[in-house]
Amino acid sequence: MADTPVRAVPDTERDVALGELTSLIGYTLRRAQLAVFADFHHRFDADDIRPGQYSVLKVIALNPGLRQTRVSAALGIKRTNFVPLLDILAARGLAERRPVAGDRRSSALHLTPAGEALLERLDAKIAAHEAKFTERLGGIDGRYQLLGLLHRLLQGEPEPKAE
Amino acid sequence: MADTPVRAVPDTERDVALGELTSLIGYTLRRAQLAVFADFHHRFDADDIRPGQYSVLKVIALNPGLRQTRVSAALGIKRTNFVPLLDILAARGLAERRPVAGDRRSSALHLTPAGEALLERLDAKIAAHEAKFTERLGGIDGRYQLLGLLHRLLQGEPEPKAE
DNA sequence: TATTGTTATACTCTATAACTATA
DNA sequence: TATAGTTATAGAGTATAACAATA
Repeated sequence: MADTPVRAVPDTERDVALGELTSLIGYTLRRAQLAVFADFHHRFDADDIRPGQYSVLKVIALNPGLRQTRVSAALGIKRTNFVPLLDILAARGLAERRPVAGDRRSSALHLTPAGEALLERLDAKIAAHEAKFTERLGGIDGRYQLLGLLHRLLQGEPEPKAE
Repeated sequence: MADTPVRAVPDTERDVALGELTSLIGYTLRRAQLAVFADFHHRFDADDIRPGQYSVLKVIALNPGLRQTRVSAALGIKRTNFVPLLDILAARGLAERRPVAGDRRSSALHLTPAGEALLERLDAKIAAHEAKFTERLGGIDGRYQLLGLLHRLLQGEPEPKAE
């Protein structure tokens, strides 16, 4: 047996026991989510894009002309909180509200050319972000296993926080 | 083939495409975490206990006498934000700060008997909470698969938001 | 000088209520 | 009456800076 390490660990620095916390689904999910989002924030800091903003750009790109309320509901964002979120994207010239023929209450959302260009760049970066965590999961198989399990967790969930 | 349903789905109510979002690790993790926490909030609303508070009670119970800063660091809570969090638990008579012999700057954290009693009840309820999601995952195997993958995701992460 | 706990403060995210203009 | 978007506002959670007491 080897000697104790050079730097002996004093009593007060022993590892803190987390006990069952580390086998709680919610606690572990939260820690993992924060780790992944921290990487996202770091990567997209220069672009000044947060995860929520990215998801909004993505949904608009995939569903051009969709009404504001439907975009927010799909992402689980309350329509009341969605307003300033889109205001920022619009002010930055990335997305825009267009009038809807036949319903003057509604706004149809579209990306601007600048928004589409940005989204393309973001998607390229996202690939590296995903690759980092796919690697930690031991490759594509681990990744799809995780996604499959997470989607099972979401089975039967209603549209969440959305009003 | 049956007729179209009584309530025909107008063009404007087609499903919103989320595209690659649903196969992004971060996005899916976030949605799953929110679903699990929503169940936690619902279950522990009557006890007026939030996930963070539960984790603090748990760590103190597992490490009685641990210094405040070490508890907060273990949970990734900044010591500055930990103060009011513990204030609430102390004001409710669930936890307490005790002086440390030999270091008058520090506080050693302990649960009160009331805190220990509450934690026992919480742990019993947590079991049902976990069981709900374990079932969605198809049983214990799915649960351990998920926990294993999440822990792989956390490999090499430093203590997070803690200062 | 460094560390522990603290205060003050600000920013983001999320939540509710109520308004407006249309339908 | 109901709906789409909006405003105002409040509450969590989290971030930084700076202080007092002690080491």
